[in-house]
Amino acid sequence: MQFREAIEKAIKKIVGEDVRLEVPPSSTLGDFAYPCFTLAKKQKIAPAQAANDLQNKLELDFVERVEVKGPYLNFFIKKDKLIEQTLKEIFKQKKKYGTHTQKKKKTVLVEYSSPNTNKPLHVGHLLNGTIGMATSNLLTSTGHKVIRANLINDRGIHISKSMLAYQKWGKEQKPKIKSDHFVGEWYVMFNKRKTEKLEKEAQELLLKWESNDKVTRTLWEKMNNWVIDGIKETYTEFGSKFDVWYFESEFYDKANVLVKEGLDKGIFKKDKEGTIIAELEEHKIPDKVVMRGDGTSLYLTQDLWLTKNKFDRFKLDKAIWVVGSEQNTYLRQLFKIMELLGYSWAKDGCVHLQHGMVLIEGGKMKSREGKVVDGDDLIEKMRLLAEQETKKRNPKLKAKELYLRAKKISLAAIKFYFLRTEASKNIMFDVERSVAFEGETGPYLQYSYARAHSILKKAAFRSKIDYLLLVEEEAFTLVKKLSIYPDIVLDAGMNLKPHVLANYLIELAQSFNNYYHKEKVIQEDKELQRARVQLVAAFKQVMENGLALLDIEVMDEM
RNA sequence: GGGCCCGUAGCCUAGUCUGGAUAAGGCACCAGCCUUCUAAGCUGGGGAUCGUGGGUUCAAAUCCCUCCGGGCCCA
Repeated sequence: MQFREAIEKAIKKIVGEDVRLEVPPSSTLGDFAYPCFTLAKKQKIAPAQAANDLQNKLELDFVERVEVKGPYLNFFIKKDKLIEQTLKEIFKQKKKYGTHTQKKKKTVLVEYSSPNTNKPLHVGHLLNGTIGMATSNLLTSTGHKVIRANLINDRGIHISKSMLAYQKWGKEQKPKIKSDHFVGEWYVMFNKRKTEKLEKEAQELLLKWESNDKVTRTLWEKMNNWVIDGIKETYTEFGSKFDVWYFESEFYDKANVLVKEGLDKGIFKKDKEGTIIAELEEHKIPDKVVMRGDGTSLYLTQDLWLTKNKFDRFKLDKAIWVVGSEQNTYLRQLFKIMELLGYSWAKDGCVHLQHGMVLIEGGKMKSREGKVVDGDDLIEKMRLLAEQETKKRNPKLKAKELYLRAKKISLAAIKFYFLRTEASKNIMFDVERSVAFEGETGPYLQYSYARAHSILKKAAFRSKIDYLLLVEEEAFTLVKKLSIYPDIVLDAGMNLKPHVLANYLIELAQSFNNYYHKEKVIQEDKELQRARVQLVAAFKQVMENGLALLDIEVMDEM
């Protein structure tokens, strides 16, 4: 915000070094504060004295007054100036308010979701996807060119297991339920009935797949498509979008190039069994097997190739992996190997955006045992709950509208629940209890927006208003919140912290609701009404923009 | 054994990067507010050894070290 910078600049001119203003704990203490402890120490006088001296030297035309409160210098901005500047900025840019442009755009690839094709998506994927989408949106609005990528793990032993189960007991039946769930059931069945013999057979099936056995490939293709179709349906429901799709099966055998490169450069060592290992212990990272003795590759082998491919193909400045914290060691190994191989982008260009795990009662989810919170189930359950709530409030709503509203509300509830806390924390998840519609939730934000809309519906917007009419404490608090939105977006985007924006939106909505209850917008005094309408319109715009960044939709009525 | 993450009221969290004034919200609980722009809301109230102990500092939830508890990963 300009005022803050202007004050900081003015102080810098006097004291001769960079200073940081802070916001006082209470608005009665001013809009900005400068603690004078450091300055006092430098000048060898008491802090209060330093504050006094500084006060006399400062002159700023947009500042109403500067007060000395003990060691603090408190600044009160001329209210009408701040209100005018903030509202004008918002309406000038509307949907772009808060977005930042960089002269030289950086290209960033964000990889998220990354499912296996042997089962449907679970809550963990939804958490991951929500963070991926919000982060991508934030990066775009902080002036980056963003590529959203999804890596489909469509080959490997887990796939062979569901294939084998289906082959043995499926009798070629077609899916009677959503097709990804259908395949998932065979995977669970395999694990229920598994024996050493079956494990071995699955292993053999994988080898057959690798040697391009026609029957195996046909079955694989069929079952893979079932899962991918089902997963794509879930993406559409949930709102996850991607620009690029990578399929492991399409490049898994190209990975050897980098293994050879590593051996040639002496980064990898071959042991007496022929296993190829990347030695990383001197970097305080565990050694990593890069290729097995029998020449088969590992997940990492392919990831090495893919990482290089991503940087080459898109000329990336940065690649971000949105992946749970349990992969921390793995990704550190991947990044370090790329760095040792000599790729200049590896050191600063590879980022693991780690998030915590979704835990359920009894600990970790186990997809092998079918002990998971299923993604589709969760979406559906929440939609039904939202429908109940909406119906309570609007008994006469038509079925179609009810469905649409409930869907937006439930998705907002889920996504916001995931985004409001710092990504790195584990989430204890319970479908019935975790996601709510009241308090600090997505629906609360949507509701505030709808309230603003319903006011604006009844009153015309005029661009010329008297800013001095918005004098109330509550109005000014709301304006101040609105004014820092661009700073919040920048902070959240640059630091990959969607929760910063999520928490800000809660505070913004609280300020608005507070104002809403205190002051009546629609009223006799039309001049006053016009001024208040503009404030409400500004709030509505910022709330809509902010929620869009979190991939949450708004609605005019709820 | 080593690495990473987390610890703030009965419960869920923000604040920690970048130290600063009475530690900020929500859920639950208690008391109020719908003939006035949507009560999915608002106001007030009670409830905190900021995991522990030490250090740095005029000043520590925040920085440094120790230990404890929880989670994950590697071996």
